[in-house]
Amino acid sequence: MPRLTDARKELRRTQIAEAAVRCFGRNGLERTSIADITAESGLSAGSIYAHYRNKADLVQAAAREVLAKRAEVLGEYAASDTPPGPDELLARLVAAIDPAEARVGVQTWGEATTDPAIRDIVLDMTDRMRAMLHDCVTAWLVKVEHQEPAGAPERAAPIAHRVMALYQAQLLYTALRSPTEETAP
Amino acid sequence: MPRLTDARKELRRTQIAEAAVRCFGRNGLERTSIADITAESGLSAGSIYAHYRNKADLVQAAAREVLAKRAEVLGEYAASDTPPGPDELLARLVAAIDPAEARVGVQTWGEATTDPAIRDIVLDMTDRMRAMLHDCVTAWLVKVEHQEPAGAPERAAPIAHRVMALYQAQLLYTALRSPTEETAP
DNA sequence: ACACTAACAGAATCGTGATTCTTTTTGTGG
DNA sequence: CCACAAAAAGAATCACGATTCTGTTAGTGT
Repeated sequence: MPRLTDARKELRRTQIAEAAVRCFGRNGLERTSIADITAESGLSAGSIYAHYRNKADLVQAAAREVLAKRAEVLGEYAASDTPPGPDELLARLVAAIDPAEARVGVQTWGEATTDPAIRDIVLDMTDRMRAMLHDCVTAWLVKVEHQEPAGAPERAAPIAHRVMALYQAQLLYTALRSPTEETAP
Repeated sequence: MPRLTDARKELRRTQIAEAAVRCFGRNGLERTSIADITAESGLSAGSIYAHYRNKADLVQAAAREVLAKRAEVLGEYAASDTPPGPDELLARLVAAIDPAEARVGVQTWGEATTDPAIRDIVLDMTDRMRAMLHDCVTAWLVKVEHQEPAGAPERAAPIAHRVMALYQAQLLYTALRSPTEETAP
């Protein structure tokens, strides 16, 4: 068939990436074989290699997908005109954690310690997330103190930092504590 | 040679485990081959297999080693008769973080999401650590308030929880931010 | 509707790396 | 000091899994 239309091509890519995320969540980044992903996605090896250069490329796509989805949730609160306070903010973020994605997220951290490409992705996403948290907290400070917002950003920084830390710790907790579905040997 | 004396046998085991930790910190759990560890330890493959059943066994030993060392630092403060406050406690813990071990620690988290044996080790260690933090904070509360210590443990729990979270977040930060020495290809 | 070319399936390849096997060496108990 | 069995070295094996190759099929642009 001729070159797929862009939309359809993107569809295939996410179909593969999502299957990969499910596999990774079940068996981990390295223990997931291309064969596992073909089984999970319903596509063949040849097809996967038509859309991703190699496995590393696919892992990167999966990492972006998972991290982006987490950032997305946060983005909504940041844009909100009724900014929640730090406790409420954290509670909502924690409530939005999906166990399977938490596992892949933590696996991504581990991979990031040695793979430069993954590290860049993780650092970029965490920086972006921290910035959004900072915006949220700043907006909340301004609203709560309903006075001149001088220095609000400065006071928001340490609070955002704590919320981020508590969120990451909770992500780890969920990744380790949530039941992991058994995989047929 | 006949069965080695226990002390000497233990020496060999730690010699191997420490070499493994260095390799893991450099290349990650899965990308480290037995050949890498033989090169780093100066021992041969056959020798390694005389001391560890297989690679998984060695990874577990490495995980225990790294996590235990972190718990050890904390144990000293817990036993101290001049318990530091939460901020000081956290600062000292963070100062004691070694980048290479932080990397292996985070890799261990990732592995724990899918490997039950590693998960047990990590959960056991974090629970132990949390308990020690709790003891520290309780002791500090009692000392600071120098009054009847009723309910100090209850009030200590959330504080210990936060210190733990901030510590873990800092560990992640260090693992991702610290320069990773290049490995000759 | 057609033709064409890229997507797809699935088998074949090829390297890597864990584990095992054989031989040599060397601590240890007597 | 001796003898011996276990430990160490290093080569050989063996399986698994990423990638590539060979047809086959089916979207897309005209």
